[in-house]
Amino acid sequence: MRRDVFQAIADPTRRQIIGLIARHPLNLNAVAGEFAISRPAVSKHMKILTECGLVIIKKRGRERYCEAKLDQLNDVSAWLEQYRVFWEKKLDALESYLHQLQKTKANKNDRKKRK
Amino acid sequence: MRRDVFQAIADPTRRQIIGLIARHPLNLNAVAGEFAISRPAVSKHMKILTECGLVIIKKRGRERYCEAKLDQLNDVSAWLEQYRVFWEKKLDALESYLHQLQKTKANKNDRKKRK
DNA sequence: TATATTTGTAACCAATTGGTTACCTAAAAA
DNA sequence: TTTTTAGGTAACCAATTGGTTACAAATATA
Repeated sequence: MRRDVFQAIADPTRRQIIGLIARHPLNLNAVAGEFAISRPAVSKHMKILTECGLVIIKKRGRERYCEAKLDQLNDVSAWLEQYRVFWEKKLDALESYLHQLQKTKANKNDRKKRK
Repeated sequence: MRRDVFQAIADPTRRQIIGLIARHPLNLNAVAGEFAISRPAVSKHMKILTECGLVIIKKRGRERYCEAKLDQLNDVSAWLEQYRVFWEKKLDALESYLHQLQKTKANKNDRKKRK
């Protein structure tokens, strides 16, 4: 099943798993130990993460090390970027308003001084 | 219900809806006209989008204009940013490898010339 | 005023999701 | 060799999701 990375990161547990293994790979039990849910539940989440390519599993003896491979997050980033202007426009407007306010204040002070 | 923006953008139809109204607000029928699904289905998607604050509805007469308000996408962006180094590391490595290759080539050429 | 248009929403349905317990296999340790 | 330990997976379950049709309400138009 070709999984969707948007759907993969929709679940908060899966985002936590990513956070957990991003820096250092962990074996499945170690990951499961960090959550209140059962090991098979974590195993299912991990399967979804591997199916969309965000995690790769490396076998070492009887252990499976889960390693984050976050390249796919670039898809999400690219989707977001096309909208950044829309959500930052408002901040820009606020910024220029504050800037304007600053100038007005400066003018007032100038006039005071000139008086 | 306090909706999660990650979950809101997990659905491809909702991402399309966002794309559709990001530049210009549209009334609900106009949005529904762009999809093969029924109007109530679109209405449900729109409800999820408004519940997480990505869309606001403005009533004008009997019409409801759906307007994108994408500030919440910043949450997703912020979550992504903390991992950017991990997924760009590999590209950097590739880049420096290519750069190295380029230099090696140059050396070879130099040696050829010097011969 | 009568009719058409825009929308909300209830009731329903099938598929998916996120979880469980139970059981199996393979590898490591005693 | 026997016993732990790590992990996969099947079978099941309740809640959620994404869709439908049918109907009601409010506003515009003829």
